[in-house]
Amino acid sequence: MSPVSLDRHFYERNTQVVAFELIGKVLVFKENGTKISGKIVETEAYFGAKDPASHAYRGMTPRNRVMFGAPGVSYVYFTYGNHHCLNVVTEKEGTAGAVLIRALEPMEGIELMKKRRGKANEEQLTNGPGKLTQAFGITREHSGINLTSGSFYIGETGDQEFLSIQTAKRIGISRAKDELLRFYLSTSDHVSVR
DNA sequence: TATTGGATCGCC
DNA sequence: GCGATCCAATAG
Repeated sequence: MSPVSLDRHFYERNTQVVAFELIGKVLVFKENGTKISGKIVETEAYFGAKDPASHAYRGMTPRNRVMFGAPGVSYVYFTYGNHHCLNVVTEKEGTAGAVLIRALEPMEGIELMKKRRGKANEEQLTNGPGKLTQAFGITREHSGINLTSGSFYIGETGDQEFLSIQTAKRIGISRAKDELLRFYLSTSDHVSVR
């Protein structure tokens, strides 16, 4: 059974709250009749004008435009000449904010993920922001898509499980390093860095 | 137009 | 620990 997608109101809140609550939700991506999905186990919050580590810190540019737009929309960017990173836009329209999806636990489409990643070990398929976009086949073409409906969305698992969520410093940034805006499922073997 | 550094990854 | 690799943003 497919999970029910989270609605706009879920994302139209404080970015930090959304980042925390996205832990345990399911990312679903259907393309060409193939369904790929995974449970979100690690996120980071990025604000706008008040966050020096955010792409939106210095205002709107062609790249970060969607961060200022409607909540619940994807923001995908390309970095380090090799990697794509997937975010979901937060806050009310006009206010910049996004949650970076950093790691997943693969659920469906594992064989395709292994093929794309060139890895046999399931734990290494989606345990990093660049790895999960490679495994899912997500690129800049998938930026600006509404994730509250359609074939690319985030939903509830339906499971009533207790989640032990840890808070930590964000990874791979040079400014605002000490902000505790990273969240991860402490019981997961699929988190990017321990 | 040129330069710089990056919300990463994988190999050394 | 470090190089790959390309693009966006900023400076000149």
